[in-house]
Amino acid sequence: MINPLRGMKDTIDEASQRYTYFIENCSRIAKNYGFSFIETPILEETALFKRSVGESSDIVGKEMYQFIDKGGNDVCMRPEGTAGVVRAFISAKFDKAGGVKRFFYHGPMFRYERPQKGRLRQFHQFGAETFGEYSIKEDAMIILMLQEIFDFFGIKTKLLLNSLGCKECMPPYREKLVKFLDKTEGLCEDCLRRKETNPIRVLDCKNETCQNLLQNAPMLSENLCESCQSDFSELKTILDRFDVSYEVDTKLVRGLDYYNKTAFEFISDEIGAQSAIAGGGRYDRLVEFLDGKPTAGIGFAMGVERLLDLIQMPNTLREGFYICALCEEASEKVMELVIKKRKSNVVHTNYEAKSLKAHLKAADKSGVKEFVCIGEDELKNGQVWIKNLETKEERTLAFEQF
RNA sequence: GUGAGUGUAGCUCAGUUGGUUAGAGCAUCGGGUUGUGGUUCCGAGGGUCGUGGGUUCGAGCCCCAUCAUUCACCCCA
Repeated sequence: MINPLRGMKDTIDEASQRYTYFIENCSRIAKNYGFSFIETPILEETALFKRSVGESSDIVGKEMYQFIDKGGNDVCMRPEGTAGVVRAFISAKFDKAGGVKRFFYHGPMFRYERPQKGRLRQFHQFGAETFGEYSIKEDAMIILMLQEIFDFFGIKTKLLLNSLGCKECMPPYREKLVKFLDKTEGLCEDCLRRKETNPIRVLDCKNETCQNLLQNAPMLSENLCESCQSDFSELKTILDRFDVSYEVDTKLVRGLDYYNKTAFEFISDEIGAQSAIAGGGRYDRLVEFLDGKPTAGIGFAMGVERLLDLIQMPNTLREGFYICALCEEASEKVMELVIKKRKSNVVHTNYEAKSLKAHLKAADKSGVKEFVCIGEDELKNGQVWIKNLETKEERTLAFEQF
């Protein structure tokens, strides 16, 4: 027997119902916020991810499904969605056209990691990106939209918020931090490595001794430039005004290199060690890193699998018909009615002529609302016999009227 | 890549200090004389006990290896 590869799952049965329910409603909400659907290739040139996600990230360093294709191209299955959308934006020359563009996307992402709860090798993200809008109001709008999505599905979350600064204030801060770390003795091995690759990450080390050593470390929030500072406080004001609760977490860092200014993460304590269910922020420099005309960018991504366990599904209503034959002679008529009814209804059927009891059982299980059968009597009278499985009400109808 | 746990029927799991023919519930299918489901009663099918080696008169149970899976670390959605 051939099993799916490690960390890859089939979306089937109940899971597929949850998946489509989730995607459909996220899409609906995103459209209300002015976003339109975009689909980009799963396979891209490896260079795209190296330049956008950043070489320092573990994603690029060791988690990419990267290979040389038959034409000798260095290609990679996308580990995240933003890079491809930005690439598509530039490929369509929307950067030169100017104006504001909003896109949402969903689909599979690939990272070669050891699977665990809430982590797969092939997983799905739903995300959205806005281009060409520098206003902090857009940051707020995107957070509001996520909050609306979580509210709709009945998911309890906590919002963590931070500002990472911009090209003016971030580099000096980083230097300050590294200087501080250099004269700090006793950091754990991981932190010593992080100091080289992504010093900001040291701040959220889970090691207790590291946290004690970091108590006097320079804080990012106290080193923001004036415009970052005022944008950040305006963002908080808007969130307050529209009743979105948040927690400022000065240690919050995004895992990907392209973020600046606003960074946020929605977390849940109900899904195991992987608590982040959505993350996002601003990436005003990414378009130009990828050879486009400088264009503001901001977006987010949600981890679909992490969310599916948490969403409350509505009660499924009975729908459609189950049409069947009680005797062999009725089979032809049944098929005719099935085909006719399927033009505008959900219709289940069973090709075998069986006892009423057996058919009723099957109809009940298929979740239809009305049971329709033709037996000897009905065939003789040119009628169908109908039973409503909810109300138990029974009636007959002439073939033509059904 | 590192560490720990778990592999017995389609699913969830029992299975004694190693001892005859490996069990249950759910699910599936069939029946309970005339055409009434979700909620009754009876019955049936379904297992190379993850795989390979070893110890033993004898292994689902003990030992070794291997594979799969789960959780955690790292990192991330």
